[in-house]
Amino acid sequence: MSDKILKDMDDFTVPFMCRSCKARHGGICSVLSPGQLSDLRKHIVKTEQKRNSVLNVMHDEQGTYSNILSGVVKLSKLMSDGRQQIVGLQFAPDFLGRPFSSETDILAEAATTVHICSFPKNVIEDLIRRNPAVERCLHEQHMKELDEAREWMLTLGRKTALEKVASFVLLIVSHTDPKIAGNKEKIEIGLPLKRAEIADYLGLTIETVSRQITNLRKRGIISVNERRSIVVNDKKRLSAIADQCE
Amino acid sequence: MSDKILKDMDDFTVPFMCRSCKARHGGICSVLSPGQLSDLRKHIVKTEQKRNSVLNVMHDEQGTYSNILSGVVKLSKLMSDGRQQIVGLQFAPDFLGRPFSSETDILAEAATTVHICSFPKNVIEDLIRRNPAVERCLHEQHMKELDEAREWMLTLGRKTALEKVASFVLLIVSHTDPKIAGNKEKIEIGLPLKRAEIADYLGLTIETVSRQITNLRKRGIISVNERRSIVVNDKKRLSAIADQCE
DNA sequence: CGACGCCTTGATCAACTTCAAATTTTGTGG
DNA sequence: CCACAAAATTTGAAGTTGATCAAGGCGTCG
Repeated sequence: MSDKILKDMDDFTVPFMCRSCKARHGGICSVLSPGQLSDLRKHIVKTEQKRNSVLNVMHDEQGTYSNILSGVVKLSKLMSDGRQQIVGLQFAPDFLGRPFSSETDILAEAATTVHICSFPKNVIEDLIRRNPAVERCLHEQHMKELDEAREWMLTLGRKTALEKVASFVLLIVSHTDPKIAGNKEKIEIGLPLKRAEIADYLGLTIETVSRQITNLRKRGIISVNERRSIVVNDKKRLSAIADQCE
Repeated sequence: MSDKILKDMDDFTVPFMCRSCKARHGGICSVLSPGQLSDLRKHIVKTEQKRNSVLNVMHDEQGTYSNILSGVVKLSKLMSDGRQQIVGLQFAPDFLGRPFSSETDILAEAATTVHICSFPKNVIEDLIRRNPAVERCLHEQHMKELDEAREWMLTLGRKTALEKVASFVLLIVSHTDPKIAGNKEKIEIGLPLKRAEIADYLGLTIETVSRQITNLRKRGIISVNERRSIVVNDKKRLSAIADQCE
């Protein structure tokens, strides 16, 4: 896969700004020809979204679709009395939006600073009509999201508070760049969510999340540097707690 | 939509067995030309699956994909210690299987007697290659499943036992044929799952499910005929309990 | 410095689970 | 069709987990 980057680097028909872009790996841009990429390039707007900004994506009628270039986006659902559930986290190079489909009642917010690359809806929709591989790519992303949602249903429905927190830490580990994390037993990670958000992801309260993090710390399985940065000391034991699975 | 059935009924190029088939509405067969349908027809095998039979779908390498024609299929995930979570229910005309994608660790079982119409994998995959509308159709089904999974994450993570049971009953109501159910306040429904399965769908125990059903009954919101057949007396109140949503 | 946001910790409480047993339903063979 | 065994459901009592309520610590920013 870094093949493509290497190839792009020497290919002057690939727009400069796309050559080392994460969306060119696994994102929809990975299935485009250099020509299609050049066409698309004319319409893109790159922006930085601050933490907590709502990514209109899921709402406005004529707006844009986007690729996530960096940062973490949280998807959440709300009940009328204020109860909230985070139903998914998205990372680069995920695509935001649903071409041809009506939007759902899900709120998409930047959980961290997020960089996105946005395109007018009709441009993407035309592209999909002309290149079925784009639809295949989006379809695959959605199947992955479906698998993740169902995995999380198991976590929400059947795991204990400790197992939930362990599962969350492992989820973040799995999205930490392996070039940084390696296959080491000891891995330092930054938590993209604050305690209240972790609670909303795990179906717990802030207090319970805090207690279970303390619990993992006292067992020596993790260490807490700053509150948003932890070190996994023993990934095996963490996995054993999280995945009584399969 | 019953337009299509009416049209099919007079169209002698549409295979007889397909003319009033549920898969011809919203299922993948709805996007096929009569010619494609005739081609496909040569390869199909219709079978009846008994309750609890595992629909190989999610496992075997060279097997088949299928349309659900009737009945309810449950998708579940298992932990090594036996804890279980049902992560989805599927109804006609849902498609079972994931063309081109590796299968997941999800178990698909007949929750009731299920009738399916199966095709060799390569036949479907060829069809998809020739007709992009089929992929679009599957993609839409998967997005619907994703929405349902996320809706259920809210139920699992944030609702009380009573709200969960109310949500489940409403889910079944929503899949009850409106020709039978109508828009009446009073609706009789058959529960496709036994208590233990409802519990595994809601992340509860059998006992809690039973108690909350009793609770709803004592409030007069539902009546229980036989254990697997209940009458919703007051859909509005039931919805009020279930959906503090949105 | 003081206020605020965020996190942690402790004490109490409620919801749901677990354990136990009674009751009803279903399936099977005579 | 009945008798009986097995399975499913309901109900009750006690126990646990995680929620709620309350207070305090830590770090940041004006």
